[in-house]
Amino acid sequence: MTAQRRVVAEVLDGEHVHLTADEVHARAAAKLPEISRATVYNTLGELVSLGEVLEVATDRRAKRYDPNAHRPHHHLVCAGCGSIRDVHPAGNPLADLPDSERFGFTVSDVEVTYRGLCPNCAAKA
Amino acid sequence: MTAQRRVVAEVLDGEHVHLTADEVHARAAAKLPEISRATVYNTLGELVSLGEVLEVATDRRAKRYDPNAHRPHHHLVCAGCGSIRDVHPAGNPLADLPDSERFGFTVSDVEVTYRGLCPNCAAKA
DNA sequence: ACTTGACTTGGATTGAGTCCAACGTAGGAT
DNA sequence: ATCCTACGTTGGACTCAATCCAAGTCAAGT
Ligand SMILES: [Mn+2]
Ligand SMILES: [Mn+2]
Ligand SMILES: [Zn+2]
Ligand SMILES: [Zn+2]
Repeated sequence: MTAQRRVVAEVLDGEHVHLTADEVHARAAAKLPEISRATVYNTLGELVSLGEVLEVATDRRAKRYDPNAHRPHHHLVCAGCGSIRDVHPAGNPLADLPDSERFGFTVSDVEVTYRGLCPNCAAKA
Repeated sequence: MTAQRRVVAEVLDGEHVHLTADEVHARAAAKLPEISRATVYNTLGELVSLGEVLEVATDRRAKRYDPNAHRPHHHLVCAGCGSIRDVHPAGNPLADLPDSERFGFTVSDVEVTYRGLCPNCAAKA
């Protein structure tokens, strides 16, 4: 556990945010100015493979890192500004996929992404 | 309607494939060797905004272009090799998102991505 | 003190996609 | 028939996120 890893973990701690690697780097650098982008990427990658943080890739923009790995949830994404909210829809989409639609795959996970415009972007449009 | 647009449309015609822009370019260039990547991107972009073709972005790799825009469907993606199958799950995930989970967003679309291993990759693992 | 190994760094590199100025060409105007 | 114009195409430069890598730093163990 180095100082660099600690500040990255601190940045992601607590609130349900969905930060890009650059945003994590900016916030980490506020506490530890000499931290490099490479280290932020390395540390985020480790947290992801430990299952502590989820990667959310909603489009061709930067991936977002989600510390809310404990409770399963899905995402509502604004097509305008890219902002993300956690959502907990009813229903179980895994159960909605019949065997006849699985083609012999071992289906382990399902990801549901709602898209639309946030109030802010809807007002501008 | 130019020769370039026609070959791009032909490449996407018919089968339920999910080709990357580069794959479309390669197949188009087999029929019209001087076609440029820029024109393939331009034409794909036009087909997408006409609603004739869907963009599918399952990860940080290249977007895939899906000519099966007529019947709504979702995707089953192999985590091993990246191959994609069309699936038609039961249920309506849009209806599963209550107003209290919409945060004032104008929700227009939902995308469901099942992940797992195809029979081939499961055998290897 | 010396060695070892793990971690960090900044810069180079990659990959997908976009941008843009120059070019070619088909159709219409004169 | 010639000229003009608008549109489509081209290739290369460029962007942006992410990864790679060789060199540097540091702490622990001997
Ligand atoms: Mn989340
Ligand atoms: Mn499809
Ligand atoms: Zn927005
Ligand atoms: Zn596979």
